[in-house]
Amino acid sequence: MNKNTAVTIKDIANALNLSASTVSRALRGMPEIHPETRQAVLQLAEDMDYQPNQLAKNLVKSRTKTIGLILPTLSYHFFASMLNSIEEAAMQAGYSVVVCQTNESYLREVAQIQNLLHSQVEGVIMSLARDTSDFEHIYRLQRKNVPLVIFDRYSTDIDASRVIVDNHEAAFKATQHLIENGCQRLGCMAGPPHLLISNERLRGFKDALEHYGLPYNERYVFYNDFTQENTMMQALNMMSLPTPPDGILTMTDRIAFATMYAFKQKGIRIPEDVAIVSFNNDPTCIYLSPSLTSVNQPIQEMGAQVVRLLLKQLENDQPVVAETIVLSTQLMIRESSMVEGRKK
Amino acid sequence: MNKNTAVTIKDIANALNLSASTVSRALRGMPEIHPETRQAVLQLAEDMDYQPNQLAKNLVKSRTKTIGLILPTLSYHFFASMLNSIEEAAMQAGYSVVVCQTNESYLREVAQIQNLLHSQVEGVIMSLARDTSDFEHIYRLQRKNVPLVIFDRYSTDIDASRVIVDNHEAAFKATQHLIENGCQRLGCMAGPPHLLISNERLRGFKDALEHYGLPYNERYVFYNDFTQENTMMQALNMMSLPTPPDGILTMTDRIAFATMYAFKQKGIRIPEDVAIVSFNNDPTCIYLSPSLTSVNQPIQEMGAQVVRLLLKQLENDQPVVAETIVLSTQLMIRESSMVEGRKK
DNA sequence: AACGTAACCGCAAACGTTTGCGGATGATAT
DNA sequence: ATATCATCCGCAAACGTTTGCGGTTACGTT
Repeated sequence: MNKNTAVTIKDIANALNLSASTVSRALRGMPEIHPETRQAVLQLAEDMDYQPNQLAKNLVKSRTKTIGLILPTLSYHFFASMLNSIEEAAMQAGYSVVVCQTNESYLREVAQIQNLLHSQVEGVIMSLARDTSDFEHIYRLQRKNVPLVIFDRYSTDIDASRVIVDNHEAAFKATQHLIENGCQRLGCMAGPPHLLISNERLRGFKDALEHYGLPYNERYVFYNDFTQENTMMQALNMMSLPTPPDGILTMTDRIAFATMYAFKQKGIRIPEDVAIVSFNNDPTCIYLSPSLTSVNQPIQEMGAQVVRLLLKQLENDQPVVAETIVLSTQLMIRESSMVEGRKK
Repeated sequence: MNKNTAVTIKDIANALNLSASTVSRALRGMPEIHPETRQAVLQLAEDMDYQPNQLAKNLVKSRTKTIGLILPTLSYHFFASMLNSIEEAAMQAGYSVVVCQTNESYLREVAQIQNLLHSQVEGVIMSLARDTSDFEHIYRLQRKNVPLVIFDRYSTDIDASRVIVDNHEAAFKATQHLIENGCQRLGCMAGPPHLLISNERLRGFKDALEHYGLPYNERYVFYNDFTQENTMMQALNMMSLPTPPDGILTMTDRIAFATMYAFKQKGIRIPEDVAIVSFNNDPTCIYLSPSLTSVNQPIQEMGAQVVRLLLKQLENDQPVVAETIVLSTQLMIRESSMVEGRKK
């Protein structure tokens, strides 16, 4: 029931006694059109409020000018914000983006990819779901030659362009910060064990311990599934160990929030009893009591790079080799890790 | 550089010595095709991994099966979550959604609408930007007969389907809750003065005061622009009044977060010195200290209704009259409003 | 044997653009 | 006057579908 009578190129052509092709060329400002007639065409197009039919245009050029974005969820600030910056960058390049959420489910991820293919996106940008450890659906995508770039949650099993953050370094520095503030027994609330990004951070954690001659103990690392209940339980379990940690690195602010919540209920004080540093720098970090120190990722920059890499693939005819951009992070130090009088 | 050699309906037709039309009909399971040949077509389509070209399909049916969603921002949990539920409902109906953010700017709102029209969405769902008080761009949308539904931030100047929440009632109850917990001097942190939804809530606030015989004083209501700095300043100004309020209703969790933050820095205790109740029930409400009581909106339900209303317009040929759905809310009572021993 | 009627399928137009090629026109050079 | 050449524009095909209409079969009826 949309505009039953939209004005087309032919309408303009008829009104001016021109051919459709001339009008088309005039509208696009091609050189082989007399300035006068071009002017007439543009004028009339304006008057008739001509809107080019994208559908037709798309068909002949077989381009849709849309890209697909697959995210684990939008209720994490990080991803919502990435959508923000990606959408901004895409718009500037004349693309629109359709978003899908996997809700961390592998099945939904393959379904969403299917949907995107079906709606003929020119390329896809994604961050892996918590539950995906098989990549056949992604290989299929690549076999169809649709340009792909992955950010944040990536996998080395996927040969695609990616923009990530130096997770090892970030975790190393975060852990270093805890140690230099006097923490001796460090614990880690990690993500699911098959999530590469979590393992990278864990490795940074481990290396920092080693570097400072502190013991690394598997019992002090918990792998959770990003749910609140699960993390609260694990957090309490961690503090019930014979010698509970006095500092914890959490993989994500959401995890930190939940553990802080659990600790508060049990009367465990932060940072006095245990310091916390986390990842993502959610804007609400500053609103908590204590405020949460967290590593900040350059979201704007990441979004810009992501679409840059995608565009590079989209607008080059020859296949372009996968490229990985590693950005650096910044530790935002706040109350949750400021341990007075505990420096060693 | 996408699949340079995608398999088309004609390929199947040639391979089977059929005509394109037959293949087309077979694929769509139309009755006038012999089961045998249909089977053959389906089989071959499967084997050749035939993917219908949406572009062509769209062109002839002049439908894009996509809807546009215009949001003020995605960094508010409420909107991110609405996107979530809208996208879910749309997907189930076979539509994909392209999102745009206005970043609260009127100019961006008109630009985004332009973009959406340009990319041929079949309908649009939106929530008004903070800064829009002129609706010409929306009227233009309607003149083009593109189905529209507005949620949350609406305006009575726009004759479109909408799904909203009973803001008056919600604010009334929230204020009632403050009063019944012993607050006597109530303040309100409102939104921009031209935002209808904020005024509705303000009216509920006022009516509750009146109902309980408490004085309403303009000096106790501040209209802010949703920015952190602005609200922090206003919040402190409010507490600097000769007789500062002992209870505050804030229009949104973000405003509450910022005022709580400001109060914390100034040593103003919540809820002892001043109680707070807010809107939106952001998931981080429970993580704050004190946890924040807030009115919850049925986001899932809102999303479902929004797309239901849009679909109704999309799939009916006759224009359908605007409809407004009013859902009810739920006050989630938490620490920020639990004033012990102050009951009157 | 002739006819009517389903059942099945193909032709061609249509959707609104873009684009290669060639045609007409007029000016310029010979 | 003719040949040459730009300049400007139209023809028609193409993109991959869908769909109204008409054509061919094959079968059962009389």
